[in-house]
Amino acid sequence: MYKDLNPLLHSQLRLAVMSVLIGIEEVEFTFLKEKTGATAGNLSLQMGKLEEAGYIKIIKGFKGKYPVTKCHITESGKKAFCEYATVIKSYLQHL
Amino acid sequence: MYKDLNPLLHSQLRLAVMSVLIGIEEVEFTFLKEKTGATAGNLSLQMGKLEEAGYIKIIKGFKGKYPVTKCHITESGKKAFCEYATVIKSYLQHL
DNA sequence: ATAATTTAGTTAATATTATTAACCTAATTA
DNA sequence: TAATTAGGTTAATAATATTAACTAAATTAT
Repeated sequence: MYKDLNPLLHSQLRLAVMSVLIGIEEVEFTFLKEKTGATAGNLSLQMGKLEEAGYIKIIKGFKGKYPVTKCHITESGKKAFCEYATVIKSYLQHL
Repeated sequence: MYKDLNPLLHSQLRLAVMSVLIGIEEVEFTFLKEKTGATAGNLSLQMGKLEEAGYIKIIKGFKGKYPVTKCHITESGKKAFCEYATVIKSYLQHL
């Protein structure tokens, strides 16, 4: 009846990260931090989990002399996010 | 930007319970157990939390000689569920 | 020059939440 | 009367999320 909600995406912060990334080509860590309102520590951990799952790709580089972390969503991430959306909508169908 | 998701509702099982209850006047514990696929223990705990929040009302009675637990959603529960639905949809808007 | 502050994170420890496993009471069936 | 079923509850455990402390290098102030 009720399909399982992908537990990796059923987390406010990870879902917010995916939500930002699905609408944009590539973003910096600090941009995500601002958009989601998360602390750097929590964001770092949750992004690590999304990368481990293959949902996002994290690329470390430099902006001038400072290190910057950029990231983007993967095809597999897009698919998972769409599936999650479909499933959670089924929980809301009686509205 | 991203509003918080009510943590009481952002739980697969509690959301499923609310989803069932919003579409029906009153149900028995065992019906909910079957619909959600939850174990009795977990369901009992999560329903307790929903009741504590005032989102559902639990009524204990008897069906013949056996105890039965029935429950229904409250107005406050309907409101919270609708708000949750609105907020989570905002996370999915870029699809 | 060097001390304090800022940028950009990571990681260990802690707090919170969810789930299971064991348990309880009473009724029913073998 | 012994085992099983109905209908749960609760203590213990497992899983998750969040914070707080820390690292390293660059920049600004004294």
